[in-house]
Amino acid sequence: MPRSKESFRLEVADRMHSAAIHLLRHARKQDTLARQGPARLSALSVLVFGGPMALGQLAAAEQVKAPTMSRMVAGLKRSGLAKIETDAKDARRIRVTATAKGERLLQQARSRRIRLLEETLSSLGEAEMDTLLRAAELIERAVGQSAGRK
Amino acid sequence: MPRSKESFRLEVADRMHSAAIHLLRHARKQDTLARQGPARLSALSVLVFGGPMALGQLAAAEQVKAPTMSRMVAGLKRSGLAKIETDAKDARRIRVTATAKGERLLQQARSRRIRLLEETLSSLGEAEMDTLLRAAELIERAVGQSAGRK
DNA sequence: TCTAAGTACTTAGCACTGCTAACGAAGTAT
DNA sequence: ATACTTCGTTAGCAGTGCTAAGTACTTAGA
Repeated sequence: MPRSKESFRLEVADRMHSAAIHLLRHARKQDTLARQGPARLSALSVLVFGGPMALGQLAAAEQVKAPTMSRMVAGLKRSGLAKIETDAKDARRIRVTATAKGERLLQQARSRRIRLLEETLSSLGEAEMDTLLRAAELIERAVGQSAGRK
Repeated sequence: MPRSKESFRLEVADRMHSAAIHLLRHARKQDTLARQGPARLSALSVLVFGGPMALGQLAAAEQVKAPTMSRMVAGLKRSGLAKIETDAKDARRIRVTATAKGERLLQQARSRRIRLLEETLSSLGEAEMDTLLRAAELIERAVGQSAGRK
C-alpha cells in the first residue's frame, strides 16, 4: 500500500527535526571548547565568509531578531572576535567586522568540528557523505526561500 | 583537481551544522505556538513513541545530562503532559509517562509542523524529500553510534 | 549486620539564546 | 518644525545546556 504524500512529508519533517536536534547537541561538545555558543560561532562564520555588515543584515542572515543579534555581537566584541564601527553615511547603523582573532578562532573551531566528525561520521562512506551535503543544500534553500517570502 | 577527503568532510560538517541551526530556528516558530520548547517536545516524543521510562534512560535517549532532563520532566509535569510514578522495585528511580494530554499536544505539534513544512518544502520534489529522509537516518545512526561508544 | 561505595535523581547556580516591549537616536517626509 | 520610520540597545522573561553538590536509596564487603 502506497504511503500518502502527507504522511511521507510528516515523516520527513519529524525525522529531520529530530536529527537536527541530536546533531547540534552532539556538536555542542565542540562549541563549548571554543568558549563560545553555537549561535555566536554561526554569526561569526557569516561575518568571516560574508564580510562586514550591519547588525540588521546579520540578524536577517541568521534569521534572528535584532535584540538577539545585538547581544551576540556584544559577546563577540567582548571576546575580541569582532569589532564595531559606526557607519559614516548613516549614524544609526553599525558595521560589524570579524577581527583577525575571530577568524583564527573560527578556523580552530572548524578544525575541532572536523576532528569530532571524523569520529562521528567514520562509519559513513563517500556516497553517504554526498547525501548529507545535498540534504544540507536543500534545507538551506528551502528555509531561505520560506524566510525570504515571509 | 580532486578535493581531498579531509576538506570534503570539513565542508559537509560545516554545511550540515549550519543547516541544522537554521532548520531548528525555522521550526521554533511552530514550537513556541505549542507553548513548549523544542527540547521538551523532543523528550515528549520519545515518551510517546518509546513508552514510559526512567529519567536516566530518557536523558540518555536525548543525549542530555540528568539535571537537564530532570528540569524538562518537571516542566512537562507542570504542564500536565507527563506524569511521574515511583518505581516499585527501586525507590531511587522514577517512571515518566506521557499523559493523554501530552499525546494530544504532540499530535497537534506534529500537525503544525507538517503545515509549516508544506510551505517550507513546497519547492522540493519527491526525490529531494527522499534525500532528506536518508540524510536524517544517516545522522541519527552516526550520532547514535558515536554517543554509544562514548 | 553495619558500613562504605555506588547509583538515581534533585537543587543551585552559571552561561547562552530566543522572544517582546519599550526606549533613544538618527534619518525622512510633510 | 513636527511627525513618522528605521536602527540599534536595554530590560526582563523563558527555555536549555552544563558542573558541583546534596539527598535518598541500593548494593557490596568486612
